[in-house]
Amino acid sequence: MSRVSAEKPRRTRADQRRETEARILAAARATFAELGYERTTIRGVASAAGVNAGLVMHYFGSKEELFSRAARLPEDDLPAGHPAEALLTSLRRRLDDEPVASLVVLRSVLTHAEASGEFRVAAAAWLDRIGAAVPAGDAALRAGLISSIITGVVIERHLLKLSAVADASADDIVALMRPVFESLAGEGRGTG
Amino acid sequence: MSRVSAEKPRRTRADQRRETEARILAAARATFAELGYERTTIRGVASAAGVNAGLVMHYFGSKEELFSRAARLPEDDLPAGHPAEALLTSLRRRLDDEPVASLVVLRSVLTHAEASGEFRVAAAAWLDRIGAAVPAGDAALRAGLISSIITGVVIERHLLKLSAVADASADDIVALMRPVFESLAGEGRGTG
DNA sequence: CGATTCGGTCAACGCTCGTACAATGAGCCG
DNA sequence: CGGCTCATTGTACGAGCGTTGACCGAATCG
Repeated sequence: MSRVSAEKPRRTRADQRRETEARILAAARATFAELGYERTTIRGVASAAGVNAGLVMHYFGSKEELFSRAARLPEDDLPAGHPAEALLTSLRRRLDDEPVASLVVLRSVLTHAEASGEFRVAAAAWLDRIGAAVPAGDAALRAGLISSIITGVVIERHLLKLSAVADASADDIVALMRPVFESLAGEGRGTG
Repeated sequence: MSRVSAEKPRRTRADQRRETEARILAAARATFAELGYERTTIRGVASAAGVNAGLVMHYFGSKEELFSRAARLPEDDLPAGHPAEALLTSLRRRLDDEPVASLVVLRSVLTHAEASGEFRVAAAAWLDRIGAAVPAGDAALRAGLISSIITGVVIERHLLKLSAVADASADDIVALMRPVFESLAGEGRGTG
């Protein structure tokens, strides 16, 4: 059961640290996404990363800070082009490659409201971008509904897994959702 | 600081018990809905109900059982009529009067997967009913998407409260969602 | 009226959690 | 090589949790 002694010991101390820290962060993301904030324990993350719990504290300071780092989203960019198609592209991306960080937030924000500070900022920006792309008087409400719908579908597919949405192909889902997004983001027959 | 001595002492012991049990259950529902399963404590529920924590255990046996009782949904009936309109009615109901038991489940199912047994059964029945009302080859997927969408909107309106969906009038939301449901539950141009 | 039931309280248990801190030992630099 | 740095470990503490069981006192019953 030798650890990693037979491998290249060519790792400098800084490399070692970066690698370990990344391993902890990956374990944290996976665990937060699977269990949510409360049921995730420092010890569990440490064990999954193959290190001691004290080390997690040493690197991240607190569970709260670890969550904040794990839940940092890369960049939620809305593709250019016709709003409905752009939103479909965004949806498809979140259907296919499971964005773990996104699930971390989604699951934990529902459990641990205090840990959602940064998320609310990012969500507001995302909503603004959708709203700006929707040519209607009630753009804000339409953007909110679009965001809610995407959230609902992602939750169902990756977290709840109660229906056919969990197993269906992304193509089929996107095809069915196209008229939905066209209706909400489409022509500007808004009531405003 | 006399308790309730000046009121009618006409309560029999059985009445007293039923009333206390109902008070605990109401407190549990509110707390589970607000905090989720993990952050809800027996002591907290007991305190909110004005009783001792031991009594909650005495009446419900365990936290798990208390949750199961609190999360018991009354009846998730789908109105008759045209599928899209029936779904809109169902959505409107969940937009208006906040169905606390439903939020209990929704919030906690995302946190405490083990506590979701009964919920999954109820959800499956609900999905079947939607699917049966949708005349298309891919009815199951359509039903799943409809359910996901309703879930997403309800979560946004009652739990996340990040966008205009939280404050908009139910009428406006229903109006914008009508074409959505018509598209998903409407005419049977399914791919099957 | 005395005995019994039972709604309700209180104090304590064992456990797990986040966190703190001293110790260890291998890498780094002069 | 010798001292220093620092990644990593082990241990322990205090708090809060679910849960238990002894106990009290008023309602109930014969």
